[in-house]
Amino acid sequence: MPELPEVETYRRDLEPELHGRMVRKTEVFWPRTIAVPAAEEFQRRMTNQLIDAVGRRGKYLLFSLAAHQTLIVHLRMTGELHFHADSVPPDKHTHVRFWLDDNRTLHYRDMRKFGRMWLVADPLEVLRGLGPEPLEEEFQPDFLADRLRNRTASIKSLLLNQGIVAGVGNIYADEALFLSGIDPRRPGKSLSMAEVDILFEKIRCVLNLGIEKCGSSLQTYVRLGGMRGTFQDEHQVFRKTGEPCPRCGRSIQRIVLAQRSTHFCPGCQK
DNA sequence: ACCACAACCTGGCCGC
DNA sequence: TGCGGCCAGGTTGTGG
Repeated sequence: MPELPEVETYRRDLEPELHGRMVRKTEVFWPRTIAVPAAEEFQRRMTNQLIDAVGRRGKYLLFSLAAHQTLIVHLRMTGELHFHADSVPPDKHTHVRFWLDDNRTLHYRDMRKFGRMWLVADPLEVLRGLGPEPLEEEFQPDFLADRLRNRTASIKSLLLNQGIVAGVGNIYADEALFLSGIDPRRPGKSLSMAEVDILFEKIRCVLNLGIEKCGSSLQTYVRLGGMRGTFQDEHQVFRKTGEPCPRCGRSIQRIVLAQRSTHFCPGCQK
């Protein structure tokens, strides 16, 4: 579930809590959560580790540790992080528990168990292949146009491709395409430069607004401590099937593209 | 290189 | 109540 704005919200909430904290001990209850290294070695190496900073790249959270190690966490569909007192036991969906040096624990919960963690010396080992950060200077309209050139896949599926631009997921792809007035089924290569310029602008616009609203809390996403984001209140088309388009009044349609629900207005999006 | 699709998991909801 | 089917915000691996 969490896309760039949801992960950035976690980063902002976690950073002041974890900056300078020590991880005393780590327990893994569902070994497949740990992608690298093996769960046993992960537990061993995640002992007495000082956290320097909490960063983000695309939908990945990066915990910079002293001693040139980085703990990378991807929440995938249903991952959550929550602080608890030491005395609170892990529930059935808690797969990793970090014991901190302030009588608190950080629990990683994940109902669907898709989320993964890596402990690596070089983050590029995991992050290589990601496209540019959409809110940074490195992301430019010309770059986007270049990546869409010659692509026959739908623009919707290309926006979900993390190698083209990092951090856009199903919600923000649908919203950006609606605001751009572009039909999600269009082949990437069919977009004019003027349309790419608009799409570039709208991607940044919806992501910034999503961050401002602390993400979209529909069924499962909650922030640290169980707080909800509010960007779902700003959605124009996402999961609005059958409702009137806020711009032209025609009924919002739901189709499937790249195996994902796609919502759009057949009147406004050409 | 690119594209489509199954697989990974659990739970909620809907119709019968 | 129970069962089958569908749905869910993401990524990977496989085959064409």
